[in-house]
Amino acid sequence: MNGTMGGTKRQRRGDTRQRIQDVALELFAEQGYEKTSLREIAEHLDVTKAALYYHFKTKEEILVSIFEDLTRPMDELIEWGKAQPHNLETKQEVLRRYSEALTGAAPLFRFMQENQATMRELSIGHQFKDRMMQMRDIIRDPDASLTDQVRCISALFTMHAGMFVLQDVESDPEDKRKAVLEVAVDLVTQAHTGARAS
Amino acid sequence: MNGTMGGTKRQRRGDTRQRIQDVALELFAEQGYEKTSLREIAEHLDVTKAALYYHFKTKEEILVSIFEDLTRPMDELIEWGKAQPHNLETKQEVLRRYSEALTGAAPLFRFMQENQATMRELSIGHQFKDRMMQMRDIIRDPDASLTDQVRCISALFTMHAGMFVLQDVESDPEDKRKAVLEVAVDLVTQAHTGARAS
Amino acid sequence: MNGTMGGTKRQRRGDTRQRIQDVALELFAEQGYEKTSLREIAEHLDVTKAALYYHFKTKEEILVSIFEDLTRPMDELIEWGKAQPHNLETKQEVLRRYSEALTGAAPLFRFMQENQATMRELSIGHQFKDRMMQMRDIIRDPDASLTDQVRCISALFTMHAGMFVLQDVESDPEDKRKAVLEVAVDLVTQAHTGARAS
Amino acid sequence: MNGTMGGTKRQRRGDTRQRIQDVALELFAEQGYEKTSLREIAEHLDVTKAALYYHFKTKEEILVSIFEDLTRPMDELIEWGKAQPHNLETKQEVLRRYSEALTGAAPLFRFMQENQATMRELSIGHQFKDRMMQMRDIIRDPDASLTDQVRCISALFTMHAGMFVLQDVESDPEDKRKAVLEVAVDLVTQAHTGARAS
DNA sequence: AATGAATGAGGATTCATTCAT
DNA sequence: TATGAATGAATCCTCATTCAT
Repeated sequence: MNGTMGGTKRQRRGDTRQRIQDVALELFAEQGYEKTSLREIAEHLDVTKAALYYHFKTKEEILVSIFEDLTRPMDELIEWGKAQPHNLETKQEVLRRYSEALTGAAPLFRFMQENQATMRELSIGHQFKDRMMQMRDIIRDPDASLTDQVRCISALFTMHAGMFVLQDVESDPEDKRKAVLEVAVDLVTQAHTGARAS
Repeated sequence: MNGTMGGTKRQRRGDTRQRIQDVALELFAEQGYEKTSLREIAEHLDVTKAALYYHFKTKEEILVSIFEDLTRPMDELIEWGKAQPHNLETKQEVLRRYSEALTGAAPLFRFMQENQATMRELSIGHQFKDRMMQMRDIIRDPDASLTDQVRCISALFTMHAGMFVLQDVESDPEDKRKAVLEVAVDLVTQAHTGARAS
Repeated sequence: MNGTMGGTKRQRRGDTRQRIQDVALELFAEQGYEKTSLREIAEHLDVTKAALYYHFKTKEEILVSIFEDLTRPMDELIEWGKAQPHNLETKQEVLRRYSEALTGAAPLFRFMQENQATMRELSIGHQFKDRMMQMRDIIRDPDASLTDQVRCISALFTMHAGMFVLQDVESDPEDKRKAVLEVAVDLVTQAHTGARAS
Repeated sequence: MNGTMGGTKRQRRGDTRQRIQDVALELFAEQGYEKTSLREIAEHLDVTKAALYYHFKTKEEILVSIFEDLTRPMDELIEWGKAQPHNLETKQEVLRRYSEALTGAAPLFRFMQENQATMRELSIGHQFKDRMMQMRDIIRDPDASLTDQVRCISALFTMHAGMFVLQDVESDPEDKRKAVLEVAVDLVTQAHTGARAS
């Protein structure tokens, strides 16, 4: 019943590892990590479950590998942000760059957004939380008013959530991204010039 | 594991249903819906799994019942909001009331925030999405600029996320709530007086 | 939700036991003994499972009680048949009476016909098999040819199966019964006058 | 219970699927479908329940696969019978061939005979009923008297039941088979030359 | 005459994982 | 570079039965 595979295979070669990551991320984002079984992933790829274990040691490792590949731009951004002076321009530029980084890794961020409970229990959960904290510390001023700190954090959240929440508003995706970015920049700007706000 | 039950039983009666809901929500919020097994819930309550099935037909029904009990205030708020004129004062008042409603159902909202992927596949997922859409339509103006619409949606998200994200910022919870509310009200106010912003 | 029972109850009295038997037989015949749960029976009667246990000690006892009530005519027939001379007339008369007895207990026989595997494991299985053997010994002649013995047994089986197998043949039930009886009587008659048949 | 596996393992290879079918049919026929658990089947084979699921998607699929494998001769017989002229010789020959087909699949037919209630609720129930109807339509004449139609159906039933009912009559199985066949052929012959019977 | 609450045993099914080939 | 076959542990859920009230 298998063994002949009448022709629909072919054209792949050493790209299986990559294909596993692609399909896995797609399914993880769509259904959640726990609800997505290795059987399902394997079936989508037309290979056996055991084949997945040739490429990855565990289910979690699949997710970790995706995470590592896709969050590198974010790491570099943080690195860069820390090296800059902590002024408003830097913060604005960080948000701008972050907006682009998010666009490139949208499905992964959608996954993380929607599977926070799962993330918390996985090793990458901590990694990610750390990164978020570092981002926050670049953006916010720990001596500012509570309100202004909320503004900064809200800016980050707005960007994360922004991509998915405007789903049913019909507009050009690029326009949406810009609108989201504008609101985030505004929030940070207000926080910076703030104080008198309260 | 049984046989000893160190004395803390007794004195309950018709409260089992309620106790199931309490423990379930706690665990669902902590570990996620899928990762929380009925065995675990039962053990926390010192009853058998089968006892859960006396009170609820399925695992999902436990969640649904919690949801129905805890989101009633939100329903009433939406009802009220729709009946008011669509002006800035109304919107601000809705946010104020919403902030209080959220405080009362914090664990449930934390659960929903962190288990969106799961929610999407559950019957209440749709219910909740509907409610959020209605909230959004009370808050935003569909003819406003994209940016201002983002502001409104961001206001809602800020309130949802706000309570959990300030976790490691040491402050009085009530102060945090007020800070979050203030930022949300600001966003909506800017969106309302906005236009020139774009 | 219960406790008020808005009026659809009433008009029963001490007949619950009987009603349990009726509903149980109906469901047993329709779905089989194993697939019919006490919950289902209770729901059909609008009582609790526990109520069934007031009237019967076990699930099996419900079936046994039905069986005992409905097979009394058959017992009496066997008693009578044994006391008669073992000639053709007796056999024919036994079949005639048996046909009527079957009509009165049709659902039970349908149940037994379709749940033989279950019956075998239940206490009444043996009882029933005994009775069938006695019937067989009234009808057949142990010294007759194998073929003639098959004729007699076939006569009995024809009567058992007859009622249900003609389901999709459209005819008056009483006509069917007579046709079935006629074939059975023929078979026994042939067996009796037989020998030369082979 | 594991750990020793007294030596009788090994030497199997691709035959597990077949062995599952064999054991399953044996147990289904002996105890009924519902009363036979997958645990039981697995234990008889000295494998885990999960192993069964490698070979079959569900419990029902095990039964279906047995059914499909064992009823093929019957299908072919129906095919053949339909293509022949509808005369007495054909009918007799069909019965003769049917008798042999039944012998080859005796345990399955015993199972079906004794688990009709279960069969009705399973997908194969319909399939089988269809086949029986086709057999009936080859054997009987729809314009004959009701009595003669009963004779034909009785012929089929006699063959089905025949094998199991003569259990306690001590004789060579092949002799029994012939006796049963003879009675069935007789019934059909009478039905054919019948008319004057009514 | 019946209920509400619970239990213990067991059901089918799914999962991540392993390993010899 | 993969597969075929299997496992062990866990899942949700259902059942017959019990008992205090």
